[in-house]
Amino acid sequence: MNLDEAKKEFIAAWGSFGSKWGINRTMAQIHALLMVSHAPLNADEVMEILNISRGNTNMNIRELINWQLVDRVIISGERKEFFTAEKDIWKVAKTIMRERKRRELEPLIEFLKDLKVNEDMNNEEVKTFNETIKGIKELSEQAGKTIDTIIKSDEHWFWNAFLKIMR
Amino acid sequence: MNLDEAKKEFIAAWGSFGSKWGINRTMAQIHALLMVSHAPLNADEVMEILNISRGNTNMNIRELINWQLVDRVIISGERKEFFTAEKDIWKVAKTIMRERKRRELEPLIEFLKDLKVNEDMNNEEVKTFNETIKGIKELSEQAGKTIDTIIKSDEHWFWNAFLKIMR
DNA sequence: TTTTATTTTCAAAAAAAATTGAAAAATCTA
DNA sequence: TAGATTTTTCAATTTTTTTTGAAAATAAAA
Repeated sequence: MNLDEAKKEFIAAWGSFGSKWGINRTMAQIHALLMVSHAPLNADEVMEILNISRGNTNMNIRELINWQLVDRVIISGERKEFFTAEKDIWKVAKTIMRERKRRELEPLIEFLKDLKVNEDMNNEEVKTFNETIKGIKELSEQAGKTIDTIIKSDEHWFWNAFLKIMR
Repeated sequence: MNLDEAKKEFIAAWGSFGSKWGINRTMAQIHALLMVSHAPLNADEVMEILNISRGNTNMNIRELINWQLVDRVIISGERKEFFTAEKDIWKVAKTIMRERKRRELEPLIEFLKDLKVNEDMNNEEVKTFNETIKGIKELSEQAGKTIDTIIKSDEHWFWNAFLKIMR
């Protein structure tokens, strides 16, 4: 397989994988393209390579910047803005975990904190409900803490320690 | 807050949370409804409570059964089929991890195994590309192993061990 | 300042995903 | 077996999400 074919396949696969996890296919594809691009690309190049419109390109790149998965790069002498993505997949994974935690897990936990039935506390059904919600809240909190720990950790240290307890 | 209000809010929140993770909102809502239902429900009850059509109900319940998140229950004397969902959220989480691994992570790993540039192996760009892909493959494999370990583990044992290494 | 290049916005269009509902198939009962 | 009930299927419709592209805004150059 040559480089261009491989890049193309990877971009398609990353787009498809991302969309199964609630990430807009085009956004995932732009991310993939920048991950496998040697040099920073500008919006025109992204448009051209992925065959998408200027508006679409602009919106999705901005969203990737919000997610801290893509950075703007200033290239001296160039008028246009250029973009790059982190290539170290471990850093990428940590960023995604951090952002999903902040955007989705934390709001869920806040919501669950306020979700309690105070009437009929002796009723069996009410008890079960409150326990189910509590369980979800606690698991979510635990997941959040785990993510924090992973984010702080060094890759090799983390996996080595993890494997050690798992033996 | 009373039980019915709380259930309603939980169902809506679970639906919204699920849809951010690529799970059909209705499927997540049916799952939520069954998680907080004291007794098993039949399709008519689910339709009625969530205000959805028979076809939609049927398809999404079947999908939840595929995901092993919902079980068919036979109630003697009843002609209709009834459905329940596991209420232990830890078991639910493990099931979701196992299924997503099988459906999404494993196919990705298989794909990445075949994705290698064999031409121009000395070219710097080719080297970087192969390394990026290798990194993603290895991280995915590691994630898969971690999921396997979590699935096999007992909840408390797992978190205790985890916390220990994280001190 | 005016002109030119570039980026951003967003209403409208297109595409994708979810939902309906009625007919067909399957299952149960007598 | 025939009739009644329940479940499943799927073409058509609706809803949601994504994408487009041209106009507006912004930024740089002349």
